Amino acid sequence: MTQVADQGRDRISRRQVDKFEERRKQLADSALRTLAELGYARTSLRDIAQNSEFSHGVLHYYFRDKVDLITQCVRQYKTECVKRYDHIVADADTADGLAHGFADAMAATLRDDAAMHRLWYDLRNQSLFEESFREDVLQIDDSLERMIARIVDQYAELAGRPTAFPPAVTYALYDGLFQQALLRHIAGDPEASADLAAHVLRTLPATLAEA
Amino acid sequence: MTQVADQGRDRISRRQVDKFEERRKQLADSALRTLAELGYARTSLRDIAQNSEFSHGVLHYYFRDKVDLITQCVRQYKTECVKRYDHIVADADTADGLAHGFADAMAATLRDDAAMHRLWYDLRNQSLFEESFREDVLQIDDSLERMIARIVDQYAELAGRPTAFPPAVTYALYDGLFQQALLRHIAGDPEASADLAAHVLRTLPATLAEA
DNA sequence: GTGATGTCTTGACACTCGTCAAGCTTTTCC
DNA sequence: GGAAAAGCTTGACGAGTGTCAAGACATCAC
Repeated sequence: MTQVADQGRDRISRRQVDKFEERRKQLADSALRTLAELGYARTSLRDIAQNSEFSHGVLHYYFRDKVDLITQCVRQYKTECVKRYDHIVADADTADGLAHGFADAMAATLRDDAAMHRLWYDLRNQSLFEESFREDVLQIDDSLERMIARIVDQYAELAGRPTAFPPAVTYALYDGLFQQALLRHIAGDPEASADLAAHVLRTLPATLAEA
Repeated sequence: MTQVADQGRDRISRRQVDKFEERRKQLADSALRTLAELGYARTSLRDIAQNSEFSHGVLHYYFRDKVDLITQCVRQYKTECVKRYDHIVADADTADGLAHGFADAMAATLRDDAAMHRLWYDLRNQSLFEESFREDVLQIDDSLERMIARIVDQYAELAGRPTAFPPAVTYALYDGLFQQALLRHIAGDPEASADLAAHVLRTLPATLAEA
């Protein structure tokens, strides 16, 4: 028992630890899907268990408490989310191609992963009230900012002009645009994703300074 | 009884209706303060009542249910929030003066009203999960967008140049910047508000097109 | 004053929540 | 194959939730 506390003890077979970590991830995944559906305020541990193939008691076997579970979810969300855009940077060989790739990817993930994105904004907001998540949220936010910076930097290089703003400003712009589009999309506006792509295309040149 | 349902019936003295509305507002105000402190997910009706001078039962006398109360809160928040910036537009007579007034006001409200702002973002996010608040949230968001548009339009006029982006884009930028600053401010970053002001000053010229 | 009406408190209800202990089932190891 | 450990289920607990009915208190009209 109390496996959670003392994973670090010696002489646990590698196999066991892996299995333990694997199930943690699996359960956190069920939790993520449930949270994305219901939102933080309405999701209980029983809801999460019901969306998995286990009963509610098992959650306390793999997680110290609810905060531990949600924290694991937040961390897991990060790894899933951040890499998603990197192929855009890798594939593009013209500024215009990069711009369209970026705009299309934003629009696509808005349509396809709306539930996950609203969960991210929900959890980021919870961190304004609950200190426990804050550090992880700040880390994720930072990695998102760097992801945007990579794209804009690459765009600037392909365009042969320097960037005009610090990464934080550029990130704020695209985060704001995405959030606005998400609200409209979920409210049923069919133009939301197309407008988002258009806004991205239009603002990208403005993130560059004079040659 | 069930005063809530049939306010509309005839022959209620004007005085009574006023008193009823007044108390509703007073209770919604207590609710706002409590929500700003605890966040939507952690605020119960008993918490709200405890932050007022009444007992928890009275809430059900003045509001149909919890959603009714929160909706009233959201609406009340709007009137308190939107007017705040209008004097900036009225007072400014140079582009630079307007820019500094805007930047300083953003920084000031970030410091002074952080709790209320995080509540707004919290409730806006709830509307992504709970349809009941959505209409009111969209209305408030719209009026915030128009508020930003008034400032940028005035700035453009004083500078003698046209604006470069549609209002939605400009709003997304400043909303994004403010949210980022709020996260940093609440996380304890003492530079958050100063950086916000700097970012606002730096981006305002970029919202204008070539003369 | 006296009843009627509006306002508010109290206490209870049915329910859900996070947590956890006890025990059952499966896997692991010698 | 059998003991020990890991993995999982069940059912319960105390606390907290939204809701609401019953009644106390206050205010008003007459």
